Amino acid sequence: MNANYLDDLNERQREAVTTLKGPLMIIAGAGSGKTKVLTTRIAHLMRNGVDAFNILALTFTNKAAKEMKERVEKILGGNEARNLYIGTFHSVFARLLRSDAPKLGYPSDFTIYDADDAKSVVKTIVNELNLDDKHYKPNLVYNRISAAKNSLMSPEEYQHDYYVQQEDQRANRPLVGKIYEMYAKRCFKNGAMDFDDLLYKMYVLLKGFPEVLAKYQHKFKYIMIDEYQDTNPAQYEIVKLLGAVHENICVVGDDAQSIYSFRGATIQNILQFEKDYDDVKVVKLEQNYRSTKSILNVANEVIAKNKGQIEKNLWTDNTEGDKIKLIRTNTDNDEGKFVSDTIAEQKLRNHYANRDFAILYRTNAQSRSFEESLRRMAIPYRIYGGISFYQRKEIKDFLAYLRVIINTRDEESIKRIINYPVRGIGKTTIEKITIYSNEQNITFWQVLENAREFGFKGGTLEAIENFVTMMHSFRVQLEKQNAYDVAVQVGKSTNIVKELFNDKTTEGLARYENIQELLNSIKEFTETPTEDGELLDKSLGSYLQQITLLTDADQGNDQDSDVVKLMTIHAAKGLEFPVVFTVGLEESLFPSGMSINSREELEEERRLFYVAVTRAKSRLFLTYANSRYRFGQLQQNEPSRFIDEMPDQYIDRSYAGGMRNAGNFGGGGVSWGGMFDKRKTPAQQSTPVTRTVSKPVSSGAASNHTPSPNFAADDPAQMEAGMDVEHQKFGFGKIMSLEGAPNNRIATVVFPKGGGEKKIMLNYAKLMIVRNSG
DNA sequence: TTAGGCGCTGTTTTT
DNA sequence: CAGCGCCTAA
Repeated sequence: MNANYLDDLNERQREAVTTLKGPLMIIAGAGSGKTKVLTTRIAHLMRNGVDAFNILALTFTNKAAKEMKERVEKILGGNEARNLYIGTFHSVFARLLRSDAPKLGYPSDFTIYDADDAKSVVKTIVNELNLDDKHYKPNLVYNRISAAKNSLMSPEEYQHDYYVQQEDQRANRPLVGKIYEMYAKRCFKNGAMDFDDLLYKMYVLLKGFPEVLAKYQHKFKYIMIDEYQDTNPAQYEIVKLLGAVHENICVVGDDAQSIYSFRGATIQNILQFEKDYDDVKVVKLEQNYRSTKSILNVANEVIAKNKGQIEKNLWTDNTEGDKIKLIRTNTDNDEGKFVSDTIAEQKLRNHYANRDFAILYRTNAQSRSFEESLRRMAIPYRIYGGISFYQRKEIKDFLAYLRVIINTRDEESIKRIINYPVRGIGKTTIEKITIYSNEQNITFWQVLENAREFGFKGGTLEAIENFVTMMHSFRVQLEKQNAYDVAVQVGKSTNIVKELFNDKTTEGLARYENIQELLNSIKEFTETPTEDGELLDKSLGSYLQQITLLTDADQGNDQDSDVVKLMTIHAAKGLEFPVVFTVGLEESLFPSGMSINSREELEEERRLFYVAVTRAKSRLFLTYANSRYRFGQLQQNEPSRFIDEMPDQYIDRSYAGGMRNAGNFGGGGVSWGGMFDKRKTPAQQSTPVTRTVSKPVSSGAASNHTPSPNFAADDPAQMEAGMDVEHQKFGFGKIMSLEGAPNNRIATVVFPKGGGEKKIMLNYAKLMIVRNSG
């Protein structure tokens, strides 16, 4: 290893790195070498005889965890870093809970519900309580539940908390507490934890089982926490418990970059740290190595508008650099075009690569205009965030099978797959099963296993029994085969893979490829040895828990791909780029219209703006549009108030019409390198663009067939391919093929006069076989 | 029982 | 401009 690793540090950094014992708070300004300090400190701990097994480092993103691990390895050389416990709060606790969850009555292979799963459970319960889900919106209710858990509030406490109850009363949603209680019970019954449970139950475990607490207190003698300003009360309490014995707690953060209060994070955790422990050492990293003076000065001046910050003075030795460019465009599409044009221009003029650019926006929905313009310019890009791979419907469906194989208690997942692909177990049947399950207080799956005793008959019983048998066979296979083989078998037995393969539409093709990709990822998981601490758990259960915690940003090998990156500002935290475009700087968009009602909210938006600005190393472009499409309608927007908060001397406003509200972009005669010559006039612009929508090819030519006088439907079982048939409406036709289960056959019939080929469900649409009498 | 069409509604950020 | 829920045809 590099023996001189301390030499690369400045004085403050070295002080932070070499303070090994006791509570330590590192206030790390943007670009001040925070990750370097953290990783070097871990290495230094190990150089001073601390066993890797005794170090716990918690981060907020998998990406940060991965980077930290890699950098420690690099400093140390060899594979000493292998035994470190580095990960996100959620993934580390999920791993710990895997061994101790049974103490709380959960299976160790508990399912992890993502936000969609959780909302779906909430919705089910709202419906069960006969409440109106237009009023008790699952989203809102789930957010309340989530907030409760993040403050370690149980359903009982929630229902007895005066203040909380007042809030719910005022919102006219007095039953949220009841829903929370039922939600918690349902998740428990399902053997499932949501994201918040991973923290909440961890706390419950440590509180309720002193021997477990002692075990981890002993194990994690040194604890480090990244992005401490974004921790919530649950995380705070857990850390406090874990660190109570040794008090070797090192937190790193920057109150100016606290942007997750909507997720329950409280900035108080970092502001109060000094009061929480005796003899806290505070080290401030104030030298910025990332940005030009211009960029840093703008950032500093804007953030100074916030109150109650930890005092610090971020400075840099870097050059002054270009002024920040402020650009006003007429529409959101012009904004997209400007950014793409400028990227092309900057690549030529200053020899940047695609990967040197980032486009940062407040909301995911803003990505569209940039995608379009980048595509038109043939500039490769990648969008981070949005729907992650694992949230796609086909993936969730497939994973639901695997989840049920691992954890049959998981009712949510069973419901997802019990009739996918269609096997004749419909809404009515599912409702019955739910009722039996609730009445008898047994799991959904147990009702399925005993379907006959519960009085299911005929086709339904058969369908249920087939389903149960199939799932049983998967479970048996899992004992002998690895996760990949079982997954492949699931794809085959359920016909899912074949079905998608036969779907030749673009979306069908994409879905098929996604499933293949999923199978590959399972294969990779089973075959690659992990270096994740003590986790050498290659089981399917372990795999499922891991992937639920994966984000879109964690996917793929993007490090080396040369693409422009598009993401929300939230997603950009911790990253840096030579050239940054922060776009959509308009009132009600940024700051968000949802966050301008209180000083606290607005200050968080301002911190977000601070984060956006400080991502830039050498060039920063800020853009806003006079009008943009929102809710499918053209909307006029005022420039963001943050624009006025920036010091003039570092801003080049010549592309923003000089001053605020100075005419519109089109009339001002301002152009950027002559690239906006084809801009539309305002009059043209206001005309809505109506796209010519080609009418769907109508297969239904006027089908006014009069049925034969002796028309009588024939038994579907008698139908065969090649037969001539008559339909009451479509007239005469020929059966081309038949598919589907025997009790639910679907015929493809060609009706020459009735509009061509049609799929007919024989149970519902009647066909008569035409008997050739001569 | 299911798919697909139509109209209503809601829109921030994410582990 | 979605994505969802409800209704209808098959």
